[in-house]
Amino acid sequence: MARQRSTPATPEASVDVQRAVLDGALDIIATEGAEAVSMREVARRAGVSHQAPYHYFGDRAGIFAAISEEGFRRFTEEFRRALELPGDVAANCLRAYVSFAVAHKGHYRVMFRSDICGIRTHEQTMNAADEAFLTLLDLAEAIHPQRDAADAISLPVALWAQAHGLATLFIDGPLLDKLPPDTNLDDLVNKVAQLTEWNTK
Amino acid sequence: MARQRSTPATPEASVDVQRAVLDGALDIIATEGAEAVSMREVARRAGVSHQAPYHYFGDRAGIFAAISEEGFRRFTEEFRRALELPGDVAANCLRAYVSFAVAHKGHYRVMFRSDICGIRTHEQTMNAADEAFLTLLDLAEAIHPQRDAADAISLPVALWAQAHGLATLFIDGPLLDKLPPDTNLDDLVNKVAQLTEWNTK
DNA sequence: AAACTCTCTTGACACTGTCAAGTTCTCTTG
DNA sequence: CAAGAGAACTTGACAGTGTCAAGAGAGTTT
Repeated sequence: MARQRSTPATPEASVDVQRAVLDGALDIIATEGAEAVSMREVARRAGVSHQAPYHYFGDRAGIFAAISEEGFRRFTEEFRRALELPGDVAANCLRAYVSFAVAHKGHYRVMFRSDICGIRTHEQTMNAADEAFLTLLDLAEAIHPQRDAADAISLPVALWAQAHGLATLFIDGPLLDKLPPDTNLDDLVNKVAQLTEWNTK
Repeated sequence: MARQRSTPATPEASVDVQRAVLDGALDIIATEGAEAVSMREVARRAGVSHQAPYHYFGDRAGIFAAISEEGFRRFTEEFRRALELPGDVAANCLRAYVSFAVAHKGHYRVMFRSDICGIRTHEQTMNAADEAFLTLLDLAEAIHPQRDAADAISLPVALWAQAHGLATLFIDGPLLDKLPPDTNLDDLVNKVAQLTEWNTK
C-alpha cells in the first residue's frame, strides 16, 4: 500500500521487479540452496511473468552473477570496517568474514561457487571480486608488513583458507552436526583465532 | 571386448551398470559441476535406459549420496596413511587433505555440499562421514595430546577449516586466478603449513 | 512348470530454461 | 500534439528434465 503508482512501466517500478527477483532468488538459495532457484519460481514470487527476469538478467547465470556481485561489494564494505577496528586485526577480520557468510548465506553461497558465481563470465562481478581480494591483501599487510616480496601470496592464502573454511563449514558443511548443541559460534571463532599464530619469523 | 557374457540380468553386469552410472556422474561433476548431473545424461553415458539408474539409486539424491559415501571412505583411508607418516604430522595431513580434494574433485565437491551430500538423509553416507571426522580428531590429538578436555573441539575445527578452505579455494574458488601462473600448488600448501603455528600454550 | 525376484525398459506427466514474437506503457522528438 | 522509439514487460512454443507407473524378460527357487 505504500506505493501510489500503479503504472508498471516506470523506471521506479522496474527497480522493484529487479529487487524482487534478486530477493526471491536469495531467499531460495539461503533456504533450499542454489539448485532450487528456477527462473519461473523467482518470477512467480516477484509476481511477474516467467519471462520478465530475462529482461534484466539475461539468463539464470545472470541472476547468480548479480547476486555475487552484490555480495562482493557488501563484503568489501564490512571487511574494510573490520580492518580499521582497534585490537587484534586478524581476529577482527576472521570474525567479520564468518559473520558475513552467516548473515548473508544466500550471497555467500553463490560468491564461492565457481560454477555459478559469474566471476569468469561477468565483468562487473569480476571487478567486485577483485576489490574484495584487495582487502584480503591489506589484511596480510597489516599482520606482517615487511614480509618477503617474493612470496607475497602465502599469508593471504593462509588467512583466506582459514576464514573461508570456517565459513563454509558453518553454513554448508557437516560441522554443525558435530558440535555440542550449546556451542556459541562466536566463541568458537574467537577460540580458533586465539589458537592460530602466523609464523612470520 | 573383455567381457564374454552378453546376458544383462546377471549380478556381474549390474555392478557394471552401477559403476558406470557413478563414473559418469563423477565425470560430469568434476568437469561441469554437480548441477549438470542429470539422470538421463548419466543413463545415456552408461548406455542404459533413462530409468535404470533409479533402480540402484532411487533418485538423483541417491547418486550423490553414493558418491559422497565412497568419497568419505577413500578419504579416511588416505588421511589415515598420512597420519602415520614420519615428520610434521600437521603438514603431512594438510598435504593429504588438499591432494585428495584435487585428485578426487568429483567426490570432494559432493562431500562438502550439504544440500546434496546426503549426510542427513542417507545413513551409510553419514556413517562414512563420521569415520572421516574421527580421523580429524586423531590428528588434533597427535598435534596436542594434553589439551583442555572442556574444549576438545576448537583445534579440530581450526585444522579442518584451514584444510577445507585451502581445498575448496583450489578446486572451486577464484584463488587460482589470483595466483602467479607458475605457482606450484604443493609448494603453496607447504608454505601455508610452515606459516601456521597452533598456539597450544 | 509356476511363482518370484532382480534388472532393467517404455510411456507418461508436470515442470524447467530459453528462444521468438507480440503488447502496453512512457518518454522524446518533430 | 501526433508519431515514433524504446523500455518493460507478456504470451506462446519447444526440447530437455526428474520421477511415477506399469510392464518385460531373464534367473532362481519351489
